[in-house]
Amino acid sequence: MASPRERRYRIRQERIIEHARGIAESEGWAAVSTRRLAQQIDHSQPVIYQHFRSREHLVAAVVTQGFVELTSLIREASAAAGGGLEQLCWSYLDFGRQNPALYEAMFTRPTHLRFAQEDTPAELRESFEALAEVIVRAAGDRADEDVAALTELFWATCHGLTSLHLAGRIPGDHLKGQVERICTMIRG
Amino acid sequence: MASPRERRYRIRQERIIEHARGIAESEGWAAVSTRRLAQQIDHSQPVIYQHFRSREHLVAAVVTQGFVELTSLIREASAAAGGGLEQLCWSYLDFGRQNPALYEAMFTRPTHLRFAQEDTPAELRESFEALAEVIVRAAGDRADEDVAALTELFWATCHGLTSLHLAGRIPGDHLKGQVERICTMIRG
DNA sequence: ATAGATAATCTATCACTGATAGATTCTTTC
DNA sequence: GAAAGAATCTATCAGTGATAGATTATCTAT
Repeated sequence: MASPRERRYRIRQERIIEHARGIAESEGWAAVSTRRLAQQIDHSQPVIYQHFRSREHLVAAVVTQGFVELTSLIREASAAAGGGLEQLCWSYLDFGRQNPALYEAMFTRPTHLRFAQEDTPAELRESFEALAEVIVRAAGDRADEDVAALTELFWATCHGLTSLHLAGRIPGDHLKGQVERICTMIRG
Repeated sequence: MASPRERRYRIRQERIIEHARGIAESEGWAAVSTRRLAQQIDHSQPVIYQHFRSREHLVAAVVTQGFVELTSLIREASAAAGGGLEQLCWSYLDFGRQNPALYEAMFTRPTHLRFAQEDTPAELRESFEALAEVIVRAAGDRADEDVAALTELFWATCHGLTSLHLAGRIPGDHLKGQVERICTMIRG
């Protein structure tokens, strides 16, 4: 169905996204420039704008990919033996540790992507929904209102630890006890 | 003691910091440029570098000021009638809401400032210590190890809520119940 | 197969950024 | 008031995101 032209276009787009992510992880987002990306894919700089309306849209594409990965990670942790909150918590922390730049783009860098709204992309929604499912299972039967609030709280707490840890604001020395406390809090 | 020259130098430095903070709050950190700051204080652009080694050092100066304010805010919340965890939690959330750009610089933007280390500036340390004092009071007698872990956890949780809220990742609809849960978790 | 239309790509440029070198002016000190 | 020193300016550099317009490649229809 896809013409050769379209196929090449998509392949190139994937390459751009991959390189952007790679450069960000190894040298930080400031090092991700259109000229450098163009050089990596052997094209001139304006070609980047055939794929992304702006640099921010390019970053958003990386972010979307990140949420897809995070969703499947949540589902895996949920389906695994045990499948408890603790396991999910550790998976989340590991995700941040293994992809600090990606995580930074997903959660702390300014972006035009809006969350928890009508026009929120499906990929972002699904992460939240996957998380909510685990919360429901762990915290028993509750009103939808409570599930949303608990999911937010769980997410915020995991994010707070990850964010401060990645930014060098807190050491990781006390994570074990902290994770236990978080999970106890959520289970009620 | 201070010569007129030094006095003018310090006044100008304060003005630069104020303008940087003001621009950041109204238009975001990307709008804070050396040229624009120079224009605001009626000098040429390189003068900024008489005060700050780099743009990042300028941002760090704003951040330091932010931590001074956060510390006194924690002390006030701690000394106020009641002086409980809930009050502190709300004060923290308000601080973020009222100074989103400042908060962003303090906690989520990349910086050379290191925390929880030997060379950590006193202003940053004091915020943590002020927080730890409140935790000790609220959570009763504990080992120092536990106090540090609990303080980190409390901070991370408040930060997680603030951060995701400011970035538009979660709505603020469920804050009341979430704050209560956090405080219950800390008190143990 | 080839001419015409269309799409993709390139070169060149714009306005802007942080940062620095060197000439110039202002301040201070003797 | 003259010499020494510090502070400030102009001018510039290399790099950024983004765009306009010329050029080339690709596809379509005869």
